[in-house]
Amino acid sequence: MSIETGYRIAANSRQLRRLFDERVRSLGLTAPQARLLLSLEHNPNENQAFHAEQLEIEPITLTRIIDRLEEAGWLERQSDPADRRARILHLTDKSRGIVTRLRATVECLFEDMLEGFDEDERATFAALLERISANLAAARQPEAING
Amino acid sequence: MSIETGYRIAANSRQLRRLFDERVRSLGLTAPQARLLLSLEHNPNENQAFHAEQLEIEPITLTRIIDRLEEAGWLERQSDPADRRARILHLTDKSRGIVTRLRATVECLFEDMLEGFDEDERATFAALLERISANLAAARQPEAING
DNA sequence: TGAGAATGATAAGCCTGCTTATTATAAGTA
DNA sequence: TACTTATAATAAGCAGGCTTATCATTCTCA
Repeated sequence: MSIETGYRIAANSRQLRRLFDERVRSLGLTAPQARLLLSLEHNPNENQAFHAEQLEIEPITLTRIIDRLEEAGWLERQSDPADRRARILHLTDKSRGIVTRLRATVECLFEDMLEGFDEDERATFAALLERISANLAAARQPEAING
Repeated sequence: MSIETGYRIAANSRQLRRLFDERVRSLGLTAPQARLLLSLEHNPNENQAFHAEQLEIEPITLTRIIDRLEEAGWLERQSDPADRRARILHLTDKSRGIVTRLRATVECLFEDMLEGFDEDERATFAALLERISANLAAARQPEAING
């Protein structure tokens, strides 16, 4: 049972990623770019390290996403007066309009994904995911617990 | 509710991908390489197009994964006598040993993921995933249905 | 205070994913 | 049979994911 379920969750992940890619592309963005802009709206005045953590990607990966977005005028890097190593990320006038549409796109996507699920089913599913998340976290570097 | 659930499933996907990456790396393989070798074991005597479909990646993406695996001696391309365009993929003696360990790794991974789930919960989860999969498929190019 | 550790950002280099385009071959059809 | 369409594999080029390494700055604490 777990094998089939494992393959199914992996296949679902690919489906979701593809659909997200398709939809945000119509806004002229890639999926990671869209994720970053949403993080910027939700977490203003934070530095790159914060957003990398938020998006669960490595800082160097974020650096290059930012390079392209800044180049295209979607965001700005500003020096942090309190820490000369850090750069604070800001949305621009150009991007503020898109972010609203982006948020709507994501909400619609997740709504489509869960179409036909009543509140009980959503709660059940969320609870199962929560347990899986805990299992996956425990499975990574289990020796660190006793370290 | 659907927003939180959407973010949670996306986060779970990243967790699962990372853990899979980590574990197959200890066998000297990348995740897509491992997926291909498992597909080869399960589907012998099939051409590249078949495996690309199986893995849900584009043929050109598969081409380069194969290039590296063939270079390293993990698999072989053989001309299909029935279709001179096609190449049939085969495991090698070198890879047959690894594939067994690979299968065990994947089974262990999925077992860890679902630790503490009884059969009812696994079935419930699988059924919910199935419905989500159908929703995601329906959400892609919905106009094709009436086309 | 001053040495060492930790942190923020980036560079180089690899692998995977995509789109678009090309070539060779096969299959369908007038 | 000849023309057209479809299919199998690959190439070019870009974006994003990673590891490892580097540099500057900040923090810790003896």
